[in-house]
Amino acid sequence: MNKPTLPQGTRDFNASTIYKRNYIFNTIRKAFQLYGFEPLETPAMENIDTLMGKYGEEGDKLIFKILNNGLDNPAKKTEITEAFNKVLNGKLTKQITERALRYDLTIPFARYVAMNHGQLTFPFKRYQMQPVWRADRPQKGRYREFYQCDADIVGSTSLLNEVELAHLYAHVFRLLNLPVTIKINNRKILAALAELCGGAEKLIDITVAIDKLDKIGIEKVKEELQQRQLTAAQIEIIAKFLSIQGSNQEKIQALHNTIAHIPLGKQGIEELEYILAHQQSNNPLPLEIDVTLARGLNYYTGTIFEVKANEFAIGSIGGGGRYDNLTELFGVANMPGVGISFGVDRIYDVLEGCNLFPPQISSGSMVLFFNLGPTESNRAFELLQNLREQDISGEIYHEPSKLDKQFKYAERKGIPIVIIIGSKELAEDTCTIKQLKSGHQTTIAQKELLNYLSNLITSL
RNA sequence: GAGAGCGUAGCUCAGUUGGUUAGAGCGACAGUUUGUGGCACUGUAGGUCGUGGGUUCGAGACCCAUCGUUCUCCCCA
Repeated sequence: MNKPTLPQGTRDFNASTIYKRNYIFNTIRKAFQLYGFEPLETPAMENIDTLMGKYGEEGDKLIFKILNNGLDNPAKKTEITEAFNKVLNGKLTKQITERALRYDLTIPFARYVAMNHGQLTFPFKRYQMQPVWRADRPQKGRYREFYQCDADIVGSTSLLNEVELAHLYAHVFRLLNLPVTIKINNRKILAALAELCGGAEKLIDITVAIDKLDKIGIEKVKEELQQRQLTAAQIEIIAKFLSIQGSNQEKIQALHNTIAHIPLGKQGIEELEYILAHQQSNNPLPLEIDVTLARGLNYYTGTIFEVKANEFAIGSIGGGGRYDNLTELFGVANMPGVGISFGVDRIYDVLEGCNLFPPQISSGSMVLFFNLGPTESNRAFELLQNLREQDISGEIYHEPSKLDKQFKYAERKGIPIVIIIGSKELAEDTCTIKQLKSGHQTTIAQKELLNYLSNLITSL
């Protein structure tokens, strides 16, 4: 028998990891609800047609496809062999696979809205916290199964939605005590740049190249643009665009000078200005205009966001933006939307790497009753049940052993309080309470136990 | 899809130019200690050296293949 292993890029989570993950989930969920979003859950798998073609060519390759059942049916052997040969040539067919694991939460949401738009109240604000799967090669901060936490607003073009989402981002990271930068840009600005360089069809070439600016530098970007068939004059325009620097105000000014004469560009700039203007002066958001921010997902049409941790090197820990035509892919038009996403697994890595988890987030047992014999443990069990009725979590050691072992069990499980009932306590109707951390120990009447513990626990 | 590193005890790792019986720390278990943990000391258990082949008198070490894993690029959360 071989040792069992996990599929590549997946992980088991032990208790202490889950306590920490729940701290993140709870923080985000609370904020989502505070901002008026309501929960939604969708299935792990979708029909493959729902997902394919929504994430670009690369995205399609990274979707986990589910093999159909019954492929070994002898009656269909010819048909299926034929279909399989198509798969070998890179063509998916329904005979082989008709379902796939969800790749993100936005497309399933769009599918849901398209299916239910008659029943929903618009603007519809939903949040969703579920795992997604991508067949990427795993590496640092990249997993094949990971959680996204999304908040989206559909049925409104109001920029107030963008403002709300920017505040929601800032709110959550403030609660988590995590210093971040929310990078912001607008697809319309990039579209205007493309127009300036001779045509909308250049948009993808341009965004792919300039997105790499901070990694490979301006000269390499120019080289790449050249390879992508842009003329020297066009590259010069882009280089000037990329040289935009300074404060957000200075960047806005520079954008005005560069692309404001193009209607789309003017609109994009105004949208950025609107979002920047709607901050409270006493509590500004960590917003930073980044003209090179493009984002790979093809469906964005306006504002785009990306969140980076300030003090930890990992990919983005959040992203999002405006998409004006998503449900159109599912036959429902005029359903503009905007949304953001939190990457819980990366946020976990950052909090762990920067030591930012609060010390007291375990939710294991509060008390351990020692087992010092059959009669003693009967009484202990009675008292334990009383505590449990009153919402105090606890357990009793499973067999009478040396105190040494029982102490070590409590210590290893991080149980802060042990309660000892031996023959002496049994005879006197008392119990001995010891706090592991301080070593402080006291003996009280058994009927005082609940009261004593309630006070003690709130003071911990 | 392209490239690089690493697989030795439950965990972290050492293992010399290829040479007898494969090592340490931590952890586990037992004892010193049958009503007071963390410390200390003593002892015990635990390894087909990822797998398969090859070179060699001899392989944990060298070569090839394969699997797993980590990281980088691409792209992303």
